[in-house]
Amino acid sequence: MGRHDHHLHEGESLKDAARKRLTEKGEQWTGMRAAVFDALAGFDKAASAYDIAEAVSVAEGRRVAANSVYRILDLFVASNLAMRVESANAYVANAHPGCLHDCIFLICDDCGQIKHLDDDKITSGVRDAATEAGFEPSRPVIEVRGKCGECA
Amino acid sequence: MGRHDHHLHEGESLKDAARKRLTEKGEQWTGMRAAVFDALAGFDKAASAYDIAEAVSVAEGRRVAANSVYRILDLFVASNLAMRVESANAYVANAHPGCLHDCIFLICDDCGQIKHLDDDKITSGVRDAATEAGFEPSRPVIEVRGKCGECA
DNA sequence: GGCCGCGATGTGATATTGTATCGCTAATCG
DNA sequence: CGATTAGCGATACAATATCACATCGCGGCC
Repeated sequence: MGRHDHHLHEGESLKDAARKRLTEKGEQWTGMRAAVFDALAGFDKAASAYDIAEAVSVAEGRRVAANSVYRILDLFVASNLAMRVESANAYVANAHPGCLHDCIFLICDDCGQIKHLDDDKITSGVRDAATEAGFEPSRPVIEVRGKCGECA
Repeated sequence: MGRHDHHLHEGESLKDAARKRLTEKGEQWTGMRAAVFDALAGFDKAASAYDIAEAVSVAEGRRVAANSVYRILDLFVASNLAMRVESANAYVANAHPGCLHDCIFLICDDCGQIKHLDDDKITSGVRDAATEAGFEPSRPVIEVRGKCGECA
């Protein structure tokens, strides 16, 4: 079952891990980036760039423009600190920025919660099927819409 | 390999199948719907609602609003005449409207072509994984970004 | 025929999501 | 210290999606 050591970070520890990862990549950990990361990690569901801009605006007491948030989110996604949920045009923080997976999202259409699954057996199956079809996969998008346990 | 009888429709035959399917569902096959279907089927890649609105506008010699196109696309998706490619905010015609699958899209980031794969083994694997995680799947979204054979 | 109900479509507005460009500031480095 | 560069604010704009409401056409019905 693809079980391997994910120590799930949370709160400050997650933030530290994020900062560490970004600086290791030679990128800066600025106040703005920290604020965006905080906002993103603070949501219990996937957040749109505009949701985040709004949250950061409140937290900072000044107006933050969406485009700055987009820049930072792009950087986060490229650095594996966050992931984009394609079918929701939204973003979630990555709870274990250290390890690299194709990931699977379960998205509750009722409450909006996102559950993140790692199952390398499935994801490699998808990649293999694509390859067999003469395709060269770069990024599988696997998302399941439905109802979570609480809402079912 | 999940091989079962897909007779691939194309051109007029596909349009007939679409009309048939819609009318069987108790929906009307109107001029507007036919025009949208033609436009959609005429694209060799996924088309956005606005692409289709533009194509229909040209074909009909009058301005067609995106909003009408969306309505019809929604109906098509609900009736399995078309499918939405989430990671591209776009739509493709379904070449075999008769049969119902979770489907897998391979999307070339270079040329934009979409290849449609059916692999019930994979899709049921995804559904099962979701179910095991206490989730009640309704619609899996499986799309692979990458390069197609020609562009690789 | 005239009227009504209803589904399909038109119209216009608006909301949401995403990108491009420019200039300023602050950190960095020789 | 001066030159370069990354980060960011500001503004505009483009693309995608939805909403409210008016209208049209068509069938059934009086």
